[in-house]
Amino acid sequence: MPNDEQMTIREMCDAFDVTPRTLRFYEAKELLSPVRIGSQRLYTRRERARLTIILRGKRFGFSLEDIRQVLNLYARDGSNLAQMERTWDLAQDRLRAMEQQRDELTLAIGDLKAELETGAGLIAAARNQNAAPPGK
Amino acid sequence: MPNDEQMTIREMCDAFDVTPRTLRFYEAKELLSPVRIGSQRLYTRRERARLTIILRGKRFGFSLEDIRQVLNLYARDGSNLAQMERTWDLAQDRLRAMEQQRDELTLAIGDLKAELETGAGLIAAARNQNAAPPGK
DNA sequence: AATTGAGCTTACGTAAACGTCAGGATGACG
DNA sequence: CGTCATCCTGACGTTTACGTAAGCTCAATT
Repeated sequence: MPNDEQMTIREMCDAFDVTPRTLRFYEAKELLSPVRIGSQRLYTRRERARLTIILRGKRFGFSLEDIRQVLNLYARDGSNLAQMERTWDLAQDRLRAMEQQRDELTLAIGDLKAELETGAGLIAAARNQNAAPPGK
Repeated sequence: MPNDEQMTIREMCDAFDVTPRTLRFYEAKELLSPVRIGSQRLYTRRERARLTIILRGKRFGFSLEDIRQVLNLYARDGSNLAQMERTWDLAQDRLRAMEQQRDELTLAIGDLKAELETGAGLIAAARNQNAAPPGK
């Protein structure tokens, strides 16, 4: 692993299916901090890992600010104990929220499945009712 | 209790913890359609059910437009077969998305739990300022 | 009669998460 | 050497999901 550690912004965009604007925006929001060679950004393995977490968080409906908190948990530099404990508490709250969300999601999936079931029945019934409707 | 079928906008707001603006906004986006007595809105059991679905959808990170699609599934009036089938397909896609989201969420919860574990360890280590360096 | 309170419409404001465009620097290439 | 591609930094535009404020109606209360 010599130099493919570093990826350009375009390589990142292709790899993660995002735009340069998005990566720069995340940097402005302090979610990413790529190395600079001159003015050019280079993304390391660390940034890739963080971006993975960011995109995953987004799929869960978390705001970028929420995600920034979670990222702080991963970025343990042991700098400040009080800060770490605060972050830990925050993460526990977030964990509980996620577990509740998962449970609700499980219920909603059940509801939707049942609804689809009767929906299928209604469609079948509708098919029988008008044998040859004017198709398009 | 003959007339508690109908709820005013304020009663709805208190019951669901939303603002009047939110309910009017949902109406403008055709997610709700309360009865009008004069110019006043009255919400029936149906609207309450729809609002429940809306708020639940929001907690899953779905956009109002997404939710509107799902609501169409529940509002089966049997008017148009093609429309129903399209909606049904859409709902199936959405269901698969939800199941995948649930699975990802389950994984992420596991990750976060593990991370909290080591986080707790690090905090403890930081408290005993003589801890050995982590030889991971 | 005058005030108060709830509700209505219209319309401008706002925060989040980017999109898009202008203008400029830099290295690669024919 | 000029052109092209790629990157950069502003900076303004856009969409979503409401917040907020102004001004009007109407019924109940003081």
